[in-house]
Amino acid sequence: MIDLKYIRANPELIRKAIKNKNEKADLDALLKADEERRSLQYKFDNLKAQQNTVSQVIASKKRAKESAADEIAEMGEVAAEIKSIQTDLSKSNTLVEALLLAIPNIPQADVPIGRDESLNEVIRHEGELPQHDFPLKDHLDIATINSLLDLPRGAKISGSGFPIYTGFGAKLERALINFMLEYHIQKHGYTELMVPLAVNRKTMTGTGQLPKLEEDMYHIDEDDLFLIPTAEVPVTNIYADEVLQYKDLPQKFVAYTPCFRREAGSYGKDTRGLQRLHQFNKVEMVRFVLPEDSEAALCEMLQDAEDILKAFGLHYRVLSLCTGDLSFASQKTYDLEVWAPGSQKYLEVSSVSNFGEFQARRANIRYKDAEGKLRHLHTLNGSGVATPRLMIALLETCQQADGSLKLPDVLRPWLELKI
RNA sequence: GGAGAGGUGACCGAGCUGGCUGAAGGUGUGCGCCUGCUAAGCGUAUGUAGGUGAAAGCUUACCGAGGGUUCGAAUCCCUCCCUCUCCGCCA
Repeated sequence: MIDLKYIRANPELIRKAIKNKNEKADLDALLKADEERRSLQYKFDNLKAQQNTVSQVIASKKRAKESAADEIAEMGEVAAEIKSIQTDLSKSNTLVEALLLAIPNIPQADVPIGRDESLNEVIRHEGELPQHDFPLKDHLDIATINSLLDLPRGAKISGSGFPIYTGFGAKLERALINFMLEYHIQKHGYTELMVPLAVNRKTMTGTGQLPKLEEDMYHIDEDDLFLIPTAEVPVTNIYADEVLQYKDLPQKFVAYTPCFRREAGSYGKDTRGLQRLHQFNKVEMVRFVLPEDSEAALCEMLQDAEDILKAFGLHYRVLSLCTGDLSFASQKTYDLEVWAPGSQKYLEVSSVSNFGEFQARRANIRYKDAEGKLRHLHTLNGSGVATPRLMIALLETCQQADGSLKLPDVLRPWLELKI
């Protein structure tokens, strides 16, 4: 969340950010509620101060075995007034909190302004465009020829969007996950975490999925738990309500998890094969850094994600998301889109974002700086990368005329493990 | 799921027959002093958040969370959460 003092001091800046991000947070309501809250707080403080003072008097009289009946009678009225103001105050606090949680992060100055993804800025292309001298199949045809997937049965047991990987398909999926994990661990210095896949409401609020995206998530009513839409949520929240030492920063974590998304509102869009799923696998990187280091960390993490695509020899492009396509919590995001030659389109496989102190404020993650002052650290995360579209690009890029596959050599050790 | 025990400041740990406790004592840490080394000793300081103020300061809240009783609650009552031990059930 944004510092309320900052919002008070820079309302127009916030208003612009909300507009550029196509959010519908009610800034005016927030400012008004904040003012009301402060005025109630002022009244409350004064009455409390009076009560505290007189309580001292009552206490000392009682100790001296004197009567304090007058004071107690007088305080009866004050107590009633305090109680009533306290009710209003706590309502007011709840309201301010709710409105504040709906204010999105402010895009960084170098983020292109635009209303939707069509205005994202293509920064560069990387990797060779694959050359094939035969008609290309798309990933679903290739998967069928090689018996890699069983989507109908996945749909039968769960619903569409819940894939079954079969035989070599399952092994390949597992190989991709393990390769990426080890790559980030060994070459990029991340520490691996295995984390809960169901998290509570507070955790979902900490990273910014709640309150906005409740409809997009699977919810377990019985325990009020949500299935994670990304490992970002549990990993970033590991330090919620904690204070780290500045010497302990930066910290870099990588986690593989399945991700669950209801994809409400996107039915019928890009649904063929593995393009859009309710459950998919992803290797996610998360960093906790000093505020002054977050911009450099963002570039580094982008490289970390790109290294995976390069290792597979895939063609891809790097986008800087425009304000309208930026997520609620992000202040700057790069997307990686990999080329799927059979489908003839670029597919998003990674999103690398700097959240500044936005998430750290929500989740209350702080660090003690060299002077011993408490400050909010900065958080970042990036997919490194999501498997389904990576699989699409690999299958379509590595296909041969007969539909068989010639996969990158780097995957060999992972596919030929012997026991 | 059942029965007990417990959740206090960076940490350990008192208080829990309501008022003098933002919280003893200890450890740790900062600063100063003392001591010809290491160690020890002495003094002093050391929470977070909100409001107000140029600042010093003043003030409010916070002893797991939320309610309640009371003029007044870390202390009494209720609900919930979490941890530990034992039992049950089950990967």
